[in-house]
Amino acid sequence: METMDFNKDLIAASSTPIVLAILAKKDSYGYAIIKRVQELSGGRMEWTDGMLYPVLHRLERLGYVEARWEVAGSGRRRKYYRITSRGKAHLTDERRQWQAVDATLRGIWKALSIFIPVGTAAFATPLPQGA
Amino acid sequence: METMDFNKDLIAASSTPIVLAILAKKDSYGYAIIKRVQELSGGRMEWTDGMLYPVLHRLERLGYVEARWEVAGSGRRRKYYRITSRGKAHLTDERRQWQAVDATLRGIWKALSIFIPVGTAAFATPLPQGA
DNA sequence: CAATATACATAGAAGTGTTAGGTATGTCAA
DNA sequence: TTGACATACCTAACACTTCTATGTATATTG
Repeated sequence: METMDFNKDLIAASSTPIVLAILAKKDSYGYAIIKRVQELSGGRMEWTDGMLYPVLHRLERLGYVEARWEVAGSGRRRKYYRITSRGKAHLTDERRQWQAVDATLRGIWKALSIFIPVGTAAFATPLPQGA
Repeated sequence: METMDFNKDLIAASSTPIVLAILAKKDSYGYAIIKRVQELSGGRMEWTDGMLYPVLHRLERLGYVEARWEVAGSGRRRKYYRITSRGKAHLTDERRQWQAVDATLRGIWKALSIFIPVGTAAFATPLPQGA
């Protein structure tokens, strides 16, 4: 699957829930999160580190995640992030918001599909969900 | 249904596709678009005019819509917007992007639902779709 | 005559990604 | 030894967008 270009605002809207959801599953660190997003999106999304690190710092400042330094077996320093209970609560809320907007959008699109064809089926390729 | 508060970036990400989709169905003007979004979201979304007008001006500047003045039977001036073919193409693209991100998010959430309960069923209330 | 709904518009503040740059270490091949 | 590459973190200037507040004007209703 080719990399897609995403609108800046769509990146902004999805970065927080995606990061929090990844961390809710398992503690992780910046570089690995970028790779994980790549996997989860089936190769569609390519995050830049210049985008992600400020996001992580913001989430930490807001108390949604906590950071700790670790040294990997490889010898490299990694900053691991863990989601807090506040972070989990926020994730639930963001999810609710996203789904409300999504339902609205799908409703309008459905009404349109008579006039404007959908074009490529965006999800013929199933997304991988393994650990 | 109560009004929900939406994250600023989520508003930013959804405003363009929502406006274009509404206009793809039928020409409309600012004030009516705000009311329409209210309807389409089942009362969840409340857009402010201070947000919408700059959006409409931007869409016009980008060539996605065209504006014309009309005077309603009521005597009030209205600025009607019509979607262009470029606007339709852009709408299709935005829709593809949204659905790609949505599929990714739903994938992560699904993997999480074992650990974090969904909470309220966000869509027990069906959304209205009438013209 | 006042209040409300309709209808448009703009300005400053605050927050965000993009792009570009910087630092440092480990692995691998030439 | 050297160079290239992946790993791993961080920050800054810039452009863009919403939010909040404010302003203008007209029609309807009580």
